[in-house]
Amino acid sequence: MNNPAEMVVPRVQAAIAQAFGEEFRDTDPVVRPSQFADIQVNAAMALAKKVGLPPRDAATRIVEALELDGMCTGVEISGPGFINLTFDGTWIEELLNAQASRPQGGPAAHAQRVVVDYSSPNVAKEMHVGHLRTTVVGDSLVRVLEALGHTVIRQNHIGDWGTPFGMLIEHWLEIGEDSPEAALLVEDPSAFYQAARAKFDASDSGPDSFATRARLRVVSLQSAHEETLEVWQRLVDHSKVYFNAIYSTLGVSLQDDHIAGESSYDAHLAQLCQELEERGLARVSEGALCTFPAGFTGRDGEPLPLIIRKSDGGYGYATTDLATIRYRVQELHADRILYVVGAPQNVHLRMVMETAREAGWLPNAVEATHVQIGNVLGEDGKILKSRSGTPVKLMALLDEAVDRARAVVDSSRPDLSEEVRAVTARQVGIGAVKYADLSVGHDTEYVFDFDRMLALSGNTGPYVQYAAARIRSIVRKAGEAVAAGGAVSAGGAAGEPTAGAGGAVSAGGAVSVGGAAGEPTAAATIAVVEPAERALALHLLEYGATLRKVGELLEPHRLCAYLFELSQLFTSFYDQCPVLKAEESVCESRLALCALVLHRLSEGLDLLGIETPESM
RNA sequence: GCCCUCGUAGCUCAGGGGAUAGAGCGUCUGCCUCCGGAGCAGAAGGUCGUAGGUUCGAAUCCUAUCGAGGGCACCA
Repeated sequence: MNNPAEMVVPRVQAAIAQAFGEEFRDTDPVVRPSQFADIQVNAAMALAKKVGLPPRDAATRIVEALELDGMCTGVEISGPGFINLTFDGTWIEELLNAQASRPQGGPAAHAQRVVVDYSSPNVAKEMHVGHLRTTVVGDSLVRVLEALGHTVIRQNHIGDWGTPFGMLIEHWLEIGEDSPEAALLVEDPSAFYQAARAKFDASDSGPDSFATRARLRVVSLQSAHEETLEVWQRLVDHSKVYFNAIYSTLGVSLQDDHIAGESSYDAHLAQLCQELEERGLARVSEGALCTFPAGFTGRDGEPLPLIIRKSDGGYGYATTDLATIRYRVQELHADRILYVVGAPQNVHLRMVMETAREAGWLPNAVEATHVQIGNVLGEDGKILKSRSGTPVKLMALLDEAVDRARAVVDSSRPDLSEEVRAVTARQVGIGAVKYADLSVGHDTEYVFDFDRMLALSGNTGPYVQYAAARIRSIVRKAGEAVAAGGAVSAGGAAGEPTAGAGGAVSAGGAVSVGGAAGEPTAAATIAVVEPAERALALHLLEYGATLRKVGELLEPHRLCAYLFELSQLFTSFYDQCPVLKAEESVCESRLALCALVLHRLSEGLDLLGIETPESM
């Protein structure tokens, strides 16, 4: 813990206790960021009434009792009773250098087992931009939680079961598994689905008709007919090729063994329903078996049913979702379960969770949260659906992002090789798309907009990547100076963190920068002198607290905001403070500061699932 | 009808009890003999949907109201 604000808190609490009595020790000291100082303490106003003093006098009493030995140089009371604190520069330097010498950032008090359900595409359906968001947000949350020291279990709840599979399987068999039409399953899954659908809709209901065969196939599938299961499995496996192509392009950490699709719960559904019914939690209503979880009412103020077994005996997603909770608690031993799922499913999921609570499958000690992903809307302001909405193919979107980035790279960096430009364009293009989804609140709705997603300036991925690339350039040059026999003792690209390493950052972080020859050199001490250096230092010290907040509130956009600000502060510093051209000791200090910023940018981007280009 | 989100600068969005509400885009003005201009410095632009209430203090909490989107019985 080297966050200045957090370190001040107990001091203020102690001062309050000393000034007004022990009974006030637990009072919130209301330590906040300030535009007038480094930090402000607002406790005096709230305490004034309780202790019978004017706010300013209360503030004076707190200040008199305040022991800040070495932490602050300035303590002043202003306005109605704000206590403004200015941190001591030497103290900031010490904290920063302590962080620099072990830049891993300080994770996790109590580690949890966190199950994160995200992405969840459907077999034989195009992933749409809504899936892009849950995939990208979920993957970032997973990375952040891991970096905080939690054990994360990824669950990709793919839609691989249900009545459509009768028609899909029949279609697949009819066209031949190796046919061009079957290849659509990978290249254009929705086209495959629609072809099967069209065939189904056009079919008569004769005994040998497609529709009839499809229906029989459903029965065969659900009764676990061996041959049908084999075909079904091949179809699902084929579809995974499409998912994996998207994940791979996107740089998402989901793998095949994270898949726990709807089908994997099928065998437990009957027993689950039976149990709920026997325990009086479910009853038949209008032919369907339903639970009526507390707190939900429908159109006429009547209890809202959660259908767990349809009147035809089939099971819907409510039943499957109940099964996931039970499995995740009982088998996966989750302390916390996150459903990174579209916002429209909020009521459904809350009903499922409430039912699970009533059934005792979800103990109070286990937190279940729906991380609501805001709708992506079409230009008409209506929800963008894969069925009726604009058919935006995800892969085409990603390709376009890379193409646009490529055009910029080509024009601005003709000096780079073809290969490097291709890699950079991919990193920048994909990074732009992901950052666009991550930088706004995950529950915010927005209208789908190419330009917004692919923007390269402003609060965007490329801006942050650019800041990092510039630092790498400096570090490279410093390394060259060493190689050329120069006096610069810090620098060199050897110790740089590599993006995409996933999770915790490797120990060989950027700060212990080695010389160009690779021999480890002691990192220089960072001196915090100029205002731009000070601003950068203070922001760097906020990193750990920011990360913890992201993990707690499940809001990756806070990490984006942090990195954007860090990039801004860096470019400002870069503009005002020469690094390589500075006098030797200053140069070493600033190089070390640069290295620390690079480490944070790179690590932060990695936690967003975004790569850091070598140059751009 | 009930429930969930959400109304903040021209646009896209942050901020979720503390002083003069912040960014980015766009607009306007400067800055490449200087480590990378995908950049930097600055300007203009907002009675935080409306009305009450709680509070020393409200964009933030509560109530009402207007407006937008979503959900509400067998598709997931």
